[in-house]
Amino acid sequence: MKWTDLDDNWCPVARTLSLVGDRWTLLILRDCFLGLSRFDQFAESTGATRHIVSDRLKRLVEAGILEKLAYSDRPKRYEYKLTEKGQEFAPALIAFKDWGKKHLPVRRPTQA
Amino acid sequence: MKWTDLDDNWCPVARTLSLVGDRWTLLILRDCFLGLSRFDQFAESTGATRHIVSDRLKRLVEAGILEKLAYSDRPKRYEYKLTEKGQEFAPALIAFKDWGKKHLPVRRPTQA
DNA sequence: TGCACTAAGTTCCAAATAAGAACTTATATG
DNA sequence: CATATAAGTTCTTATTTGGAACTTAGTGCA
Repeated sequence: MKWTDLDDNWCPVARTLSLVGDRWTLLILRDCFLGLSRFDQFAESTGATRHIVSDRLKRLVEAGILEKLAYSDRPKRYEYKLTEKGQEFAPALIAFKDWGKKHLPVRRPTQA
Repeated sequence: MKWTDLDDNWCPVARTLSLVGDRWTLLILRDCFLGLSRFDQFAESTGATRHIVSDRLKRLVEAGILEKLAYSDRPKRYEYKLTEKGQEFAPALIAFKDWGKKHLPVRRPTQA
């Protein structure tokens, strides 16, 4: 079974996962909450390939979680912002953060 | 970059995702909270292939989120139960559930 | 005895997805 | 003109997944 087939599952958790149940998608959302909004920022911050960033942003916009806004007309440049629907995803990310802080302490510090 | 490389990321959300940031893993956890505990139950309930169920259960046990317990000795039969660490993941699933209920209503009822 | 059945996996191959790097497009800047 | 920037796209190769069949160890009839 493919994961997008979960979109009309009886379970609201499954339906949510069919949209955002993938690590890169959730990392991009985290970045949005941290104030990032541009393609290159997402690519660098998450470590996902540009291909993936492109695909995930497209899905998130289609789902109404992010909106794509032009911040420059010449040259055309876009940024991505959380919609209200997206903002309301905060509790889930906070729950992930709390769980990670408590149960997954960093062993090796990231190379500064 | 591979997602398991996120395990020592500075961000606790990323570290959490390196472990459970995948749709089937989260669906299996949902099932555990719903009281399911056996291999075949997970496979049927989530719709994931047995291959995936096997892999994800292994990871979850290694991570200390589930524990594998024998419920029968002859023949050897096992079940999977949430550890305390796993139990504490509840808030994240509840956040997913709430968001899904609010923002992703079911269109077509699942064939009863 | 032997045949079917169950639970918990494993194995196999084809198909889908992801990684990584290079390329494109439109414009601005020196 | 040459270089730089932002936001993607394209390409090839590698990894992961899907789906079905097979395995293992034991139980329960008939």
